Amino acid sequence: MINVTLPDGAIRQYESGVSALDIAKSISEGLARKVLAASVNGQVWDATRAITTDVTLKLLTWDDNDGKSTFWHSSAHLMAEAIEAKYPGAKFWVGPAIDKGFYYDIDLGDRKISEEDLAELEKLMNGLAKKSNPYVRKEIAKAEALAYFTEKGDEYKLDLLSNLEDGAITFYTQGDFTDLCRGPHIPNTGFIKAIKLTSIAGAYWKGDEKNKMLTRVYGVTFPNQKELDEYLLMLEEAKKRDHRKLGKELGIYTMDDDVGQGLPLWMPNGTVIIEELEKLAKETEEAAGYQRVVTPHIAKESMYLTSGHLPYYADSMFPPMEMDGEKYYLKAMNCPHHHKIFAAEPKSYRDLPYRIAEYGTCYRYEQSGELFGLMRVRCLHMNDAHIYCSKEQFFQEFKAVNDLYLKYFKIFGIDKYVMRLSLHEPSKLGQKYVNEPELWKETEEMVRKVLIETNTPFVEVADEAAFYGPKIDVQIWSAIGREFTLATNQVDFNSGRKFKLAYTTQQNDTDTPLIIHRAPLGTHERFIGFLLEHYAGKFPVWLSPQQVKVLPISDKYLEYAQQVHQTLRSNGIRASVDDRNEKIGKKIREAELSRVPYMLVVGEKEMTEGKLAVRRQGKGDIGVLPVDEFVGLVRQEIGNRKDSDG
RNA sequence: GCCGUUGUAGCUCAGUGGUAGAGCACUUCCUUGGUAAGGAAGAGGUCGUGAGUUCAAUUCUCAUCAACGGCUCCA
Repeated sequence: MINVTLPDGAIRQYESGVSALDIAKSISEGLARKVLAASVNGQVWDATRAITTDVTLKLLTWDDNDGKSTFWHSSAHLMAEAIEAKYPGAKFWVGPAIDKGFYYDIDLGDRKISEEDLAELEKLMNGLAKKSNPYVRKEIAKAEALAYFTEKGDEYKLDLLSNLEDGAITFYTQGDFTDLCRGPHIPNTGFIKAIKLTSIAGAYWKGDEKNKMLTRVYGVTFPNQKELDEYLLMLEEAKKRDHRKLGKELGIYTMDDDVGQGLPLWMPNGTVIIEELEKLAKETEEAAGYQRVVTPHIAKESMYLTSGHLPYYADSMFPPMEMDGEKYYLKAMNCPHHHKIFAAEPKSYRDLPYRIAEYGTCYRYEQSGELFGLMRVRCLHMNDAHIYCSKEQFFQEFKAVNDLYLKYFKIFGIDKYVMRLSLHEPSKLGQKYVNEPELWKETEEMVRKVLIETNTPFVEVADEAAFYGPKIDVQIWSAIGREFTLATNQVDFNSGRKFKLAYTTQQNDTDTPLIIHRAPLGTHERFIGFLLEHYAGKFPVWLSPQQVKVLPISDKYLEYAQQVHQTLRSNGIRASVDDRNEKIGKKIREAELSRVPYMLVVGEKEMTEGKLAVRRQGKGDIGVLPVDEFVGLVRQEIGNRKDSDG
């Protein structure tokens, strides 16, 4: 007999060789029908695998993340079975579960899968699923596994096998499909009730662009149709929040073939938002001791050789233009220009920290395939600043920047994000990273200390630092699930020396300042793209391009409407009058759709009483107010940068 | 940059080897209407661009540009 400890602490005794599924059955049949896998001593196992020692056991269902990913991984095998049936001789690379669903990378030879084929594959999969074929695990000797895939001529699985130890190799078979796989899997295919193959894409073998491109098929499955329907509905809803759609509908920005890829044109409504954000940044930075600077858009090659950008990042810069025998580059970042400002006048320790900020446009030659609405562009306004400080001041300064992020996030109600401490990869010193192992260690430790001492939750990621030092990136997600870095806070121990930046210490020595690169609002482009999705186009009043719309019931009240409009404008409120010859219902509908926060309906009653019938976007009629009172209310809401109507 | 899909009116989309259609938006007129679409008429496109096949191309083929879904990349 063995002892099985369950999550509630209860210890039950079973015969050795019992499976998690048997245990579930002993608890309840209903539970047994839901069990997808089991966590055995913290490891995810097949629910059907024999347990022969004392263990701690947790039964995993659809409600557990590990249960879901097992389900999706098994779904990938089911899809592979269907693909092998339809495309005999297809070779399979890997088919993992992902965040939402699964994919499988396949070499189809000369054949192609088209969108129409997906429906047919879904049908095949549904048929195979109904058979409720068990996923059978088999431990297999390496020699035998090698023989199996050599026979099959599958170089991909042979490649996987070459990295595996004998004794740690398992095959899984369901129906006619056998795959090299460490598992685990769900008990049988019958659990998979709803299937949607979502897309086809190319994917480099092993993620290396020098390798052959395989066909990747993405899909998602569910234990019932209802959840699939809900998922599809959610995708539809997400699409409505897509900043590219909203940006067009709300007149925020546009793109034009004649201007070029990744070069957004900011329309009047978008420009209002830019200016409000800059106002916020200026106020905040002024209060935090920053000074503003302005620098040119181009600079000579020599400066980028000094900065090290050319050897490390030439690929991301627009090619140079030649003038009088000199090469000039469009700036991809502001830092070198700012370093020159630091260097322009001698500095002493009394001048530090020296903080300079600029909202300048930068130009980056992003790969064409990577451009994405406002989120990834080739012309960007960075909310950039550089702080030059001593090592002693670093902690305080870096922390102040961190606090600045949090202050902004609060203003915008941003709560879903991840802070990533991005570290260097020692094996790439001298290639991707400046070759200063000691300084890397030291500065990484300094940054980590700030995060730990301020109790900021963060994750560490290797091999994602800037070439000149470690950084903190703030990660966010777009409405359709793509991941982006919103804000960034970087340490630079390299540029100070490269540019021979120096200050006189209190002891009358010379020292090199540490530099902090920071962009808490990231870029206008990405930040506004993010805000569009975050607010679903319903900006808080202070950011709204159009804050108030006056809607006269008919022409008879047009004059009064215009008076109100004047009053609003003279109070600094962005307002307009809908003076079209339309019914009030239509004016309201269109104002609602354009996301104007306040609508003022004015007719006979309002005109005689000098009042306004106020309507709030998304909320409807909120009552009648005297003009002055309404103006006061809106001015206050704008002044406070109130996040929403709350 | 790579793989795949798409490209028709300002927007959303239908359609065809014989030089194009809907709804919304737009313009004009009627209507002066109290909280999410009042009515009528009109105007608007050489079907992304270039070449080829054909008596004839928006439709078929190729190239090219762009967008989209991924991969790679991302200071």
